[in-house]
Amino acid sequence: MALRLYNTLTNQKELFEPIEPGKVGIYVCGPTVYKDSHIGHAVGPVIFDALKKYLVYKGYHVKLVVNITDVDDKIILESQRLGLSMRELAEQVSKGYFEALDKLGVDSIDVFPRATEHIGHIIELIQRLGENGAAYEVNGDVYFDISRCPNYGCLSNRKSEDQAEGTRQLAGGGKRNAGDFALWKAAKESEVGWDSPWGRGRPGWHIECSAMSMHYLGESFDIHGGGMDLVFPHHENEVAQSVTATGKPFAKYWLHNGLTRVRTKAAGGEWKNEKMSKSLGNIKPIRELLEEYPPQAIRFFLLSTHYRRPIDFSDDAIQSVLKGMTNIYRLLERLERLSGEDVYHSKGSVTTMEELARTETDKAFRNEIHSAHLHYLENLDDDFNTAGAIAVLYELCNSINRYIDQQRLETHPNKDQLTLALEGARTVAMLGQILGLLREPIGKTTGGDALAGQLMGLFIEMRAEARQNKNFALADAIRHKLKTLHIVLEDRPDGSTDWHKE
RNA sequence: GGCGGCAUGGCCAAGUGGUUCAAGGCGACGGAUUGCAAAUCCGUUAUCCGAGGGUUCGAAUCCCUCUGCCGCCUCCA
Repeated sequence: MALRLYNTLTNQKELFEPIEPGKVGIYVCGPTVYKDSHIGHAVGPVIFDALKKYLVYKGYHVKLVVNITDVDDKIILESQRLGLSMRELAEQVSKGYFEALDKLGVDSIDVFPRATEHIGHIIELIQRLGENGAAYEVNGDVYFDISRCPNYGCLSNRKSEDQAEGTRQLAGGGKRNAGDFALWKAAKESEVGWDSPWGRGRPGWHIECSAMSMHYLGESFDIHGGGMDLVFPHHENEVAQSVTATGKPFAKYWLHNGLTRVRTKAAGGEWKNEKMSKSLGNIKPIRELLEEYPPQAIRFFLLSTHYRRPIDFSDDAIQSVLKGMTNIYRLLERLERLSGEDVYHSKGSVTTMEELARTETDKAFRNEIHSAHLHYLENLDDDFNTAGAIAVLYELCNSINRYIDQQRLETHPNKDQLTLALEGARTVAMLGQILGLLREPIGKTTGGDALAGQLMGLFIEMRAEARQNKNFALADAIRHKLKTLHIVLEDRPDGSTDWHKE
């Protein structure tokens, strides 16, 4: 099976072939850290973290780099407003960003380079551009001359001359072309700055990504990712300056994820969906979101839509995904309960299944697991269709539940069949884990609260007694009252009772 | 004005020419199971894929027109 990815550069799905066989370098544009991160900032990292995990599963050695842009006009302005230094603000915002990623299970990023740690590399790169005649200085500012890059516009498919109308003409500046962009900006007295051949200043917006990606991944690397809003001008400019500086291709595959949208009320009173954006002021800090929902559910939610499509964020949408995800966990719990074995940390064994499946029914079941496994990977190979893959997971869960019910394994346990079902559940967990899902049980009980467990044991015992005495009024009263505390009881065929929080 | 994307059942969401093409999830309804529930299973819930044309033996899937929404062209994941 071969992975195909949609490349923004060519506007089509292409067979993925790394520049160097077996090794993959991925660079993803991270946030400019001047305000709290919102869920949109987590989309890219979650998707590319999942993609890396999949590539690793396929046997590649992958290096994933996500940058932090920590020097920029907006950070300077915001820090002045807050009475902080630029560095202090950047650190503070970055910290929140990292905490969010950590909760979302984004743990495969190898480096988080910061622009301010690579000023030397940035200056070198600008100098190379100057040597190539593509950079020019005007009063301490240095601009990139897009007329020196014949392919300018190749990524975003636009021609600079078509852009004139409707575009704000930037005042002054002495730029040769309207589309020229700053590589280096002269610093004002009060602003942070670094010494450079052009005087004290700071990097322009795009140059840091070229400098850092090349530094960590080489002048040509495999995958460059980011939000769709970055295609122009950010990524277009990255391509232009990188190719012009090195004379080599820059990123081979450009992957762009859809933007997160949110329903907002327009001035006229009608609702509309628009992108979640710091500048539009319609953001919900990711910190708050992660307090409202299990982080695992947010990750599941983000991967339940194809990465190139926009995601409309709403409580209803997360709730329904949370419900669905919980049902998968229920199946995994069911098998741990029935088999007494761990399903999360043990890979499914094909040979075990081959040996155990003897009857036609068992063989058919085994085949369902195998084909689901294949189907799942096929989906991921097709432009990383995580939504399609997750659908396969649900189907597999249904197969396993059906098998357990039809073979009456709850009441008539058969060791081999139980093992077969267990291997199915392990397959579910293993497949989910390829995307960083289903890594460990989620709060079935109240977690480590021993007292709660003991109290629940008492309630269940009292209720069992009542039921034995046919005192159903009391038994039901106990259950109903627990329900008001969002505790649900489930009676098992063997007379035992489980409980979980809703 | 230019460039690009999207429009699938009550909601979310796969599918981009042809027995698995109308997946999957949530919700709803009916049934099995249960003392009753919960969970689980079974069944029903889009003759149709924004509208209208066209190409084709055949289209949600290709082409054209139209409508609506969104993104970018200025900072933005």
